[in-house]
Amino acid sequence: MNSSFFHIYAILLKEYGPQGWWPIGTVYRKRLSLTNDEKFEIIVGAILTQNTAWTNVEKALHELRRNNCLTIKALLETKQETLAQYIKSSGYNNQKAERLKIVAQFLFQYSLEELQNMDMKELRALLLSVKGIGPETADSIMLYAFMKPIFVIDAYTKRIMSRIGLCSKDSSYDELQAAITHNMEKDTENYNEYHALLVEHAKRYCRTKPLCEECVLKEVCMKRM
DNA sequence: GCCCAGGAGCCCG
DNA sequence: CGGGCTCATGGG
Repeated sequence: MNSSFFHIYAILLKEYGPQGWWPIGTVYRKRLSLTNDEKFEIIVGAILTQNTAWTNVEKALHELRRNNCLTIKALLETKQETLAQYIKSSGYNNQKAERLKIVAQFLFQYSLEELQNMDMKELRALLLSVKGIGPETADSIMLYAFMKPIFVIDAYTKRIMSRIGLCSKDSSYDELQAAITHNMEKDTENYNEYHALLVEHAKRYCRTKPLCEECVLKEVCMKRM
């Protein structure tokens, strides 16, 4: 039975099609990198979406833009309490307002160009040193903003992979990431798509209460009933 | 009303 | 090093 990570990817891609995530689905064909504005917005989005549905994040991003707060300068100059009001819809708004201020300072210190040109290990370590940026947020920023070939692990990824039997329930973030990465070609566009497909699959079928009967992965899943 | 969202920091053994 | 707690709003 071929239940490698790439095989799972192929099944999901065939079933759901390209997800066109974050953002600008065709960027890979049109351009080599994003604009600074796009990168910055992705970084803000990565903070706001921590443990939060994206629909709630969109409202918060919209409010930030409406109040001209979607720039590094504006985040630095606007009071934290004010930002907290703007991003209220994304939840944890006080925490996230503080994190936006910290990230803005970080982006003031290190320019987007400087970060873009770092090698992956250096960039990841630097991002992780920022309070409020953990492993998933760091990897999301690297993958979606800086287009580095790094695989983002999230709760969905771990749920699906552990149910299938490709990792154990208590495997760490880095372990699962290494396992997937070592079994797939390092390719930014594929990593981007794969992560989006896992999210889609988890929402539709591999939920907390899984819908195993109709799941397209049931043939390769250990947890099939 | 309950459950869950594209987590991370902190504290504690 | 790993488990438990906290942070908070909106949609199903």
